[in-house]
Amino acid sequence: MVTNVAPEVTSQVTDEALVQRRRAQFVAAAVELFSSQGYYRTTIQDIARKAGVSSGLIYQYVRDKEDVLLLSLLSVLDSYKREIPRALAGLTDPLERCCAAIDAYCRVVDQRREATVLAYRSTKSLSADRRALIKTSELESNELISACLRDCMDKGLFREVNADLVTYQLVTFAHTWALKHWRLKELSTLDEYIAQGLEFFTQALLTPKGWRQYRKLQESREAPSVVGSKPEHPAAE
Amino acid sequence: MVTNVAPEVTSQVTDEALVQRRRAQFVAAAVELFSSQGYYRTTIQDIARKAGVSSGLIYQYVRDKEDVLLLSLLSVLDSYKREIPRALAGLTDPLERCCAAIDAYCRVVDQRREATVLAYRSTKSLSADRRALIKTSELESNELISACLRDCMDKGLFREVNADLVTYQLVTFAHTWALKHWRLKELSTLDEYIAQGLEFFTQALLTPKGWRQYRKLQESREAPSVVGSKPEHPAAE
Amino acid sequence: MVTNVAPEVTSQVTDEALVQRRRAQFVAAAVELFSSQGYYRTTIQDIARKAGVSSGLIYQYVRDKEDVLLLSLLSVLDSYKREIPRALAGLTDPLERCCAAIDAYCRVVDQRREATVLAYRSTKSLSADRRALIKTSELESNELISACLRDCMDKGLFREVNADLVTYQLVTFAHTWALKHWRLKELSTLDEYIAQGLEFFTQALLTPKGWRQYRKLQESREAPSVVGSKPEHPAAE
Amino acid sequence: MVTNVAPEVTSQVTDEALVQRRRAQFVAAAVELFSSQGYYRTTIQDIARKAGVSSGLIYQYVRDKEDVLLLSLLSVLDSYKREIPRALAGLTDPLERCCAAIDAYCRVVDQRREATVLAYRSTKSLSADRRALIKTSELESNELISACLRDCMDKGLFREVNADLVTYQLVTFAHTWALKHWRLKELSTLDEYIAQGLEFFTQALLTPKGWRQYRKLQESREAPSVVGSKPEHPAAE
DNA sequence: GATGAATGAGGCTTCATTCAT
DNA sequence: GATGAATGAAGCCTCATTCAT
Repeated sequence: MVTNVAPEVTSQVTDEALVQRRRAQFVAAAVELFSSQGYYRTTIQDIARKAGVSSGLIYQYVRDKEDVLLLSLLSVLDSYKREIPRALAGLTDPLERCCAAIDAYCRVVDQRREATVLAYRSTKSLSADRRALIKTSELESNELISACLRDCMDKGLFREVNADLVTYQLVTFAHTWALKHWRLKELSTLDEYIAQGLEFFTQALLTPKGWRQYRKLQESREAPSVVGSKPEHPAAE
Repeated sequence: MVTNVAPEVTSQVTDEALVQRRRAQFVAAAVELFSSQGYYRTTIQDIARKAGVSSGLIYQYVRDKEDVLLLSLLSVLDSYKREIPRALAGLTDPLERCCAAIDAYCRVVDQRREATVLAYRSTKSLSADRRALIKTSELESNELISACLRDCMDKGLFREVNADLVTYQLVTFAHTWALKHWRLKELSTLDEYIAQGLEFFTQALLTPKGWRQYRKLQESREAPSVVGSKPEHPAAE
Repeated sequence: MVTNVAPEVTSQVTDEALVQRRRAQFVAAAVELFSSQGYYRTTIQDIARKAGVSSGLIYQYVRDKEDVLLLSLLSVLDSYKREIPRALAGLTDPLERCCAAIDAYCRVVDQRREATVLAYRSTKSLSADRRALIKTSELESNELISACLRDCMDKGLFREVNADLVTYQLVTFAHTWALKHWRLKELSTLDEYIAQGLEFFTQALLTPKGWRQYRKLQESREAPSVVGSKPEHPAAE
Repeated sequence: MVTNVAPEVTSQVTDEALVQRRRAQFVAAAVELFSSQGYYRTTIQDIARKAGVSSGLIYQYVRDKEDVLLLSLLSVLDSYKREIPRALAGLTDPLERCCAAIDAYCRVVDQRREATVLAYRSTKSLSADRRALIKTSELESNELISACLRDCMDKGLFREVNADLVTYQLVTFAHTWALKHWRLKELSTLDEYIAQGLEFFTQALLTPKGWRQYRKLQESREAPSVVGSKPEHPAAE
């Protein structure tokens, strides 16, 4: 789990590789603790203990506790930015890419459920300038989604909608799996949640041309996990 | 602004009316401060000062600081539960009620944007038993939405979908206006946001029968603000 | 021991009389500890313990540890400003007043020897703005001395010299009793030190007219403690 | 700038020349930092950085941080002991030597103003045994002054006074230029300060015989900078 | 000899909570 | 019922010192 280099967070230690390693170590411990206990209930000592180092050492690599939070949040956002492209690798069909992106987003969120909640809880605990870094990173990963959307619109598969707004709807859909997991897990499995969501979004966005393409995709796959199961109501006729 | 009585929060003061008044006073101050500075950065002294009372007094009405948070969060959720029925009052058409509910939800969230964010930030700061109260309250206000959804499905206006899951999508859509306001406000106005959302959801949910009813509603109103503007792509054929 | 009110040091507590009392209490403990162990080696806990209060209480009356130092130093300078006028009360003869002022200064320094050293050690530990308060206070007490000097010059008893420079020589002479006490106490008693100093300064400053007046003063007193013993070398002529 | 060898401060390094060089290097950095920020605010890391070495290296040449302070203070006192004899070199007239010593002292102090203040601030931060070394060194440099004084007394140029006490007055006079420089620099230049002081001290100490010698000295020099300008009131008679 | 990463004790400061008035 | 001064536990952060390389 590589922590992204935040050039804004300066370290006393010069060895760049060591900085990377140590920060990843601290962030791993911090994300876990912040996620389960919250930022304010987690002490630097807790993090140090869990990371197996002394508390003083952390301060060789960050300026203050808030820096640890910043790095932690960036690492979460980073995992989004890393996983989505991975899921799209090799896929060329716009519609398939779009569905795969959403599917991937939901699955990363599921894997880092607690961390996703952390981002919602704690971003406002950052100072304005650090929060700005988070916002930038968020916009970057949103861009991965909205690019897929735009591609589908350009190809006439999706209606012309405000891609940025819809992106937020998609992103929020993924996040909600984490944010409301306490309830959603009683209502469906992750696969069902994704399937239901994809169906919902396609229903809302596909053009007639899009629908044709969509049905073709469904047929051509035996393991329709990415695109989701066949919609219960195959068409709005 | 009346704070809901949380019977679980006990007070040393016996005069019930006074308890109500005092708590409302504290909670008003607390919500404002928690919203702007966060729960942990806000001190009991801050709240007392803003409420114009002594810090000791607060402890006559709550057990501890977390109780103040609980009351604050409940008061936010309460405003949802109060506003939605108000918006539905007098409306009988299922589709109209559904749209009105969503519209109302978005508008309460807009009015209490910071407080909505607070709920996401701070619910996990509560102990499990207190958090349960929040969850119950959340489910209750969700029920207001899902009832509308079910009604539309029962009447054949909406496809048969998992109402609870879709409810979360609708609720989250409203919350997102607050959670991502820093970005959304650059992309659209509140009215546009609602209109776009309603269009999106109707697109995803309406049956052919529902579409006919929907168009009728649109025509019958000069100020179609609640139901939103006509969809750009009037039909999914 | 009344602490001077430093309006720059603000307190959380509103009761002015209480603020006075508490600060005096803390400052008394602090001066003693700072004097013996130094500012940095003294902890707030030390001061609280010696003052018989909790450490938190101190922070209701000062902003930070440096504030305690500021109040402590001001209290020392204040004792100078209080004692010199007291020693001059009732005296009218310019020469007598001048000698009495020096004598008094030396005796306050002797009584608060450690505190005087503290002022030299720790003034630079203050931030620039707080140090400015100390400088102002120092100039005020210097003024008490230089006024006496000027009076003597105006009356033709002292040569025309730069009163401010000579004042520093006098003031430093007094302070030196504290600063170099480790050595001076082996060389002379306080009385001898004062006598020797007065002789030295008069020798350096008296005009012939001043000399006549000086001798008259000597004769007219049986207990020549203030003006010091007769100079060993009664005249330079 | 050679640091005096303090045999009490032991080093892990055996090469004596290297020890000398390294210590001088550390002390140069330390004096500067201690002077500007104070002893406690200066870290070993600061010193190492300024000296261009690693922090660990310092501990090969001193036992602890206090040792660095000791060496620093000794180096300051040393510069006094080095400069005064240099100023006296070649001078034989007792009065001239005395004035030259004072003049030199004031000028060293002026050159190392911050360091002089440091000595006053930080000597008490040393442990008793280390402080004793400082006191010894101080007495040694005082001896350079008092020897001049005694010589003048022996030759009948100065009145018979307690040479040690007067020495402290002279030494303090020089130090005051540093200690109160914030104010004195507004009142006079260094040259004026010295001139005024010399005039003051001669006025206080010269015998009639001394006066004759003093005037002769004044006349015999075109650049009377050392002895100072002619006194305004050339005689007390 | 030199480096600098690592340790961990210690101090300032905050703040929830209590309680005498 | 209300006040607000007082308590003291707890946490962030610093920095002298060590030690493996």
